[in-house]
Order: sequence, then structure tokens, then C-alpha cells
Amino acid sequence: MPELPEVQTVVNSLSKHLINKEVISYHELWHKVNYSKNSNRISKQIDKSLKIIEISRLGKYIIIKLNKNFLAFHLRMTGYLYHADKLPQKKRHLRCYFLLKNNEFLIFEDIRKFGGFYYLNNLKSIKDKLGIDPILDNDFSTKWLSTNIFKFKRKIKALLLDQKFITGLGNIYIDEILWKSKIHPERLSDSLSNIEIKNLHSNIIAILKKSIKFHGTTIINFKFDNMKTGDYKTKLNAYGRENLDCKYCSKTIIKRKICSRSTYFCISCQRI
DNA sequence: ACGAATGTTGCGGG
DNA sequence: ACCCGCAACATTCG
Repeated sequence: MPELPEVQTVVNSLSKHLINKEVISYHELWHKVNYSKNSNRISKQIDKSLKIIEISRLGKYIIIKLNKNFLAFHLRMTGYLYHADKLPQKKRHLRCYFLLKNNEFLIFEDIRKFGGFYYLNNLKSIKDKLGIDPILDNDFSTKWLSTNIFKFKRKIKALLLDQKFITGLGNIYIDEILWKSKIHPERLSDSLSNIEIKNLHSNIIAILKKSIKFHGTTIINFKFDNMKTGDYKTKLNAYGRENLDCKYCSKTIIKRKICSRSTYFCISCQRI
């Protein structure tokens, strides 16, 4: 579920609570939660003192910098990473947690078990999977987008879903961005006009920034900071609005499988 | 009751 | 290159 704005929201929230906190112990309740399969190393490192230095975002990864090594969490569909001063009452979806000094916790819950973390010496393997970041990377200009978008002949939705092209976008925000840009999701990337690319570029930035301001979008499961939810859901113009009127032209928003994903778009504004 | 759908990613195969 | 289907899971909805 979580895309760039939701991940940024989690990062901002965690930063408020976790900087300089000492890690006392690690507890794993679901064996696949550590993608690196090196949980014994975490425990060894804890014995030699482990401390949280900084929290940041790389694409949809939450990076927790420790005095040695990094945790790189991915929430996938239903992951929920948060700080609390006690464990959740219902442990059903608890997958792992870190006990911190003074009886605080860093808790990872995940209904569908797709989420988890890497425990790494450096972030190279993560960075290698990711393209440009539309919010954090100053190189993401209209010029960057036009020169790179023409290198491919792919459905624009497929290209925007590709984390190695632009990192951080997912199904909801792509539908929102393409709706606002009046671009059909199946348009081929090398067929876009300069003006369409310019709009696409500015809408990517504007929509992501606005959503971050509203703490992201909660459809069903997204939560941050011990049970808070995202308010951008009230701002959605395309995603989830099947059979409702387009807010531009009053024609109908339809839902169709495109790129194997539910895709919402306006039959009139977004022509192929 | 059962099949389909859900915001992600990675893989294999055509 | 590019696209598709499927798998990893649990839960909800029609």
C-alpha cells in the first residue's frame, strides 16, 4: 500500500521518537521478516551496543541508520512500522520488534507478511534497485524526464510503476498524476508531447508534496505514529472513483485492469 | 460459501 | 525490450 508520501510520513514520525535511542534487544515473531536472514548478527551487534543515529527514506524504503549497519524496511502492502511505549494488545500481526532503552519499542506489524527489512553494512544493494527520487533528488527536472522518458516504448503507467525509473510512485499516485496530466495510462512513453511531459513532471512533484502535507492516503490499512491515518484520501480525483463524475469534465471515471493493476481514469479527459 | 480483489515487488517465460 | 501471469500472504467484499 504505502507509496512515497506514506513512507515519508512514517519516516517523519519515526524521526521524532527514535534518534539517539539505544537498542536493547531484537525479537522476531515471523521468520521471513528479515530478508537478509542474519538476525543473529543483529543480536551480536546489540551486545556490543547498538544505537539509532538517523531515519531517512530511499524510494519506498525506510532507512534506519545505526551506529553500525543499516536497517532498510519495506512496508510492501500492509506493513506498519511505529514507535510505542508498549507492545500492541493484539499480537496476531506482530512480526518483529526492537526493545529500546527506557521500555520503549520500535514495532513492525504486517497483516499480509510481505513486508520486512534488510540488515546491511551499506545501502548499495538498495540504491542499485532504485531510480531517481522525484522529491529528494534535485536532478529530477523536466529535462531529465523528457530525455529519459523517450528512451523507452512502454505504457506510461508501466514505466511510472518501475522503481528503477522513478522511485516512490505506486498505483494510487500514478492514477492521480495521469488524471491531472490528462494522459491515458496506456499511452506509450515515447509518444508524449513536450507539453504533456512538462505537466507530468510538475504534477508528479505537486501531488506527492501535497500528499505528504496531508500525511498520505489511508484506504484501508495505512497507519503511522501509533494509529494515525492519512488524510489525502479526501483529495483523490481518480483512484477509487469508479462510475463517479470526473471533476474536470463530468464524464465518467472508469476502472480497468491496466498493467495488471486496477486503474482509474476519465474516459473523456484521458484519450489514448 | 467461494472466488476475486487489495496500496508491492521479483521472477520466469513468451 | 516489453508484457504478462504468478507467487509471496491475510482479510474483506460481493
